[in-house]
Amino acid sequence: MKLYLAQTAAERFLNLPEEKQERILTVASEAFGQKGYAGASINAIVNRLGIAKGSLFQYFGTKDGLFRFVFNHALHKVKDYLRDVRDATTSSDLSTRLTETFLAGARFIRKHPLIYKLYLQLLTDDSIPFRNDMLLSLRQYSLEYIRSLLEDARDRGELGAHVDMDKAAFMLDAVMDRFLQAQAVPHMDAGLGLFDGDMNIVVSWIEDMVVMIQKGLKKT
Amino acid sequence: MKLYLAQTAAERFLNLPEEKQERILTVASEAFGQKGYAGASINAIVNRLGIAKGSLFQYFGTKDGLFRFVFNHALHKVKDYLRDVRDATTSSDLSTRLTETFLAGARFIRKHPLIYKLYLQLLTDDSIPFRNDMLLSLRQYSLEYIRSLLEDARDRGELGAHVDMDKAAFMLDAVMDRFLQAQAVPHMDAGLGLFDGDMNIVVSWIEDMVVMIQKGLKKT
Amino acid sequence: MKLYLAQTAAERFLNLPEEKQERILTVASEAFGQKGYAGASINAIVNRLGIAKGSLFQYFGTKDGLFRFVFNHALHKVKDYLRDVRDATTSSDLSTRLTETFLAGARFIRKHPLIYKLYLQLLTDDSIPFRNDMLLSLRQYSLEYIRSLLEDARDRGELGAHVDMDKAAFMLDAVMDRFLQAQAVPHMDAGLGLFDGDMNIVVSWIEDMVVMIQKGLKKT
Amino acid sequence: MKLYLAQTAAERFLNLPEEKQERILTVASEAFGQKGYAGASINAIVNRLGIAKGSLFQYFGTKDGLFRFVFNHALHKVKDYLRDVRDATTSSDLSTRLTETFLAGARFIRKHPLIYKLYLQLLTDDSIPFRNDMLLSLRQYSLEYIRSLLEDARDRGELGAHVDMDKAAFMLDAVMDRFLQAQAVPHMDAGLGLFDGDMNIVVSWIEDMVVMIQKGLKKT
DNA sequence: GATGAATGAGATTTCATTCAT
DNA sequence: AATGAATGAAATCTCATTCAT
Repeated sequence: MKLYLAQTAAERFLNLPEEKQERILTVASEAFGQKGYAGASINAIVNRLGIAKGSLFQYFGTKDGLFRFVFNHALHKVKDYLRDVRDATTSSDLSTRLTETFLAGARFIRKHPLIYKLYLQLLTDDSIPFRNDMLLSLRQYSLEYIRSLLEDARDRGELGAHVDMDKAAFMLDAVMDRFLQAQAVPHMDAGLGLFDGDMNIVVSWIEDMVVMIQKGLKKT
Repeated sequence: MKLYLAQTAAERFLNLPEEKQERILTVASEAFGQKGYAGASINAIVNRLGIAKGSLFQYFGTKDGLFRFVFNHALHKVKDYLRDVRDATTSSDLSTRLTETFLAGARFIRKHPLIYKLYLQLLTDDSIPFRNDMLLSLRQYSLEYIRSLLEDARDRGELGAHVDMDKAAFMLDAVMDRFLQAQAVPHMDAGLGLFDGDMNIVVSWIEDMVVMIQKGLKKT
Repeated sequence: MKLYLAQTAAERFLNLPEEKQERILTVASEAFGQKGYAGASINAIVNRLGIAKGSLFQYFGTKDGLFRFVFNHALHKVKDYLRDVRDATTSSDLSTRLTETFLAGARFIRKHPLIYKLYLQLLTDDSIPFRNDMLLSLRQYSLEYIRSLLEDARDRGELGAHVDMDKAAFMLDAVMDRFLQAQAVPHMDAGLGLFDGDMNIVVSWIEDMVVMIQKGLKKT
Repeated sequence: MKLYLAQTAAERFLNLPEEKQERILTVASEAFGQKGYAGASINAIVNRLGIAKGSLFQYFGTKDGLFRFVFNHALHKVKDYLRDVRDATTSSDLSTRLTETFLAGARFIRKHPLIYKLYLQLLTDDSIPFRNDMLLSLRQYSLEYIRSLLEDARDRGELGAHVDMDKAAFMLDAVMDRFLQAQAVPHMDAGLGLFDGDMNIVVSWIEDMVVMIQKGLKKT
């Protein structure tokens, strides 16, 4: 397990019983996810946790430190989750793998809605420390993940050699991310209720995109 | 010009010379766009403006009032802009109209990056007063705008009667919004530089979507 | 009257009624003089003053700003005082002028003990912001003051041309400063009570130094 | 070696390997010397030492206890040093002995600058616990040291019986202390650089003082 | 005897808001 | 209508100290 902070500070946190660690990260990511970086209050967090203010600062040093730890922790969770999905579907075709990935993402967001909110915070708040670094690394990870699925498909002959991998990956990433966004943010469906039940619509849409990419997305 | 606020308060603002009004709204939307609702500071805003703190409170009553005014003002700007685009392209085909709309959006964001940031704030920050109302009305407006383009196309015979208008509008709205997002937020292209020059890729993608909708998006 | 601070901040303070200004500076210099820079508490200061915490920060911006203002204000007071002494004694001989200066200093310290304590703080506390600048400028002022008395004396023929002005000024400054120190810090006389009544001893000692300088302090 | 503390607590410290004791005292006196009593942080001290916070409290009980131990330890060091100087110069004349004493003091300060800073802290900070006691005892020791040199000189016939011993000791103490102060505090020479190289000037000044005392300092 | 997690009071500083002028 | 001084609650963060392990 990597350390996301100056060792002296994060070490202390990692020495706590796992249960307590989990509780702290949950409450903190709730706070950040709901109120944003600036709006979240350390006071409120410790009150909710029932621990002393000083303790939190011993664990993470600063508010920045807490946010970064929370965010990185969430990121690891997502990565682990995605890795599992990829490994469990190696034998399926591209369409299925992408669909499974999307459904897994949707399930993850439904289970951990605040982690996605955390990511949205990152999009909007310039003042989040190291925002640009975090954002870039996150998008690159996502992109590379999808790209790896595409390359597998190409190697297997599912996708023609003419397809521009970068663009294809970007398009899929963009669109799938947007559908995920609609899971986490209320009213994004403008009250139509498109995402409440099953995901049939989105799934068929993804399948169509794969066809389009195969047929039409040539290198420039 | 409509009033977005309890009259007594906003009246004072609307009596100011337009130039001053503009300056105040610009600085305020910069602040909210960059730092978020909670992170923006009235103190900083009035310092930057060089006006008295008390004046701002006389114009807008509270921080909430200021934010809502700024946001509604921005929304009106966008709507005006879009209406112009629609009116200027009534004779074109659907593909062209959508493309023009997207390009107009991209131009608008490039010219007023902070207004889009303001919208992103709305996505993430639960604590923004009347957030849900504002978000819903915004998405509905966007959806209806696209729907009106689609319906025009159907009435003209460009689109078959079998096409599910709601879904089609939603899909187009979602995807186009995502591409716009990439204009406003750095690193969303993961460093690939897809959006730096012309919009050829995005434009051809939109055209492909229209074809897909026409061919395949049946009602369920 | 000069401004000692970023204008925006100090201006607010200078707009206050003089009476209130005086009270604030008095209480603050008491606090700093008694407890040192780090030991003094803004909380305690505002409680003693009966004003709001925020007000003090509006006047001075930071604790640093307050300290520097207080110190500079005190310095100005001392300079004004010394200038008066110099001007009032232009026709006297060197010995008398130095003696008068010392006595004036002693009176000043007795009247404003905390200002001298403030200067002592400067000697000891590395962490005082701009300490070095303040200390250097203070010692240079003191030195130049004494030097100007010496040069007047030389011009009048009281002191030979052979006397090293720099050294003479430094010696007199050092010794007189030390005697002043003994006024402000208890127990510096180790309980002998040398300074309680009149200053005869010190005065005769200063006269002897002038003789020594005239007779023996040659340039090297 | 005497105990400066309630036995129970200090015993633990004195049982440590001398090397560790030394390291702790050094780091602590650095902290107090540089930042003052209030400004020094136990947290910072233990971090620098790499020991547990609890340990320091077991050794010294409180911050006060630590400061007093550090100060008394330093005082002992100085006394030992001075005693050596006195014993090594019994056969010299008064002027030489005083000069040697001053030079030893200057060497000591150069070697242990923070110990002198510690003494300066005592001058200024009313809130240091037992400050008055410590200050009085220190000045008395210094005074008695010089007095003993003077009395030796009188007994040897170097100094007339008419000389007021108390005053003479006080004057010498005051002036020499001031020159020492200039060693420890930067800018006390107002940038003239009088103390950088050898101490010729100060030494000759001390010799002159002895002459003055012998000739002129009568009892009153 | 050493450790370092836990504590909560208190530090400095910022904030939105009020209101007399 | 405009000002900006006054406010005090709440923000982040540091501190000396305690105590179970």
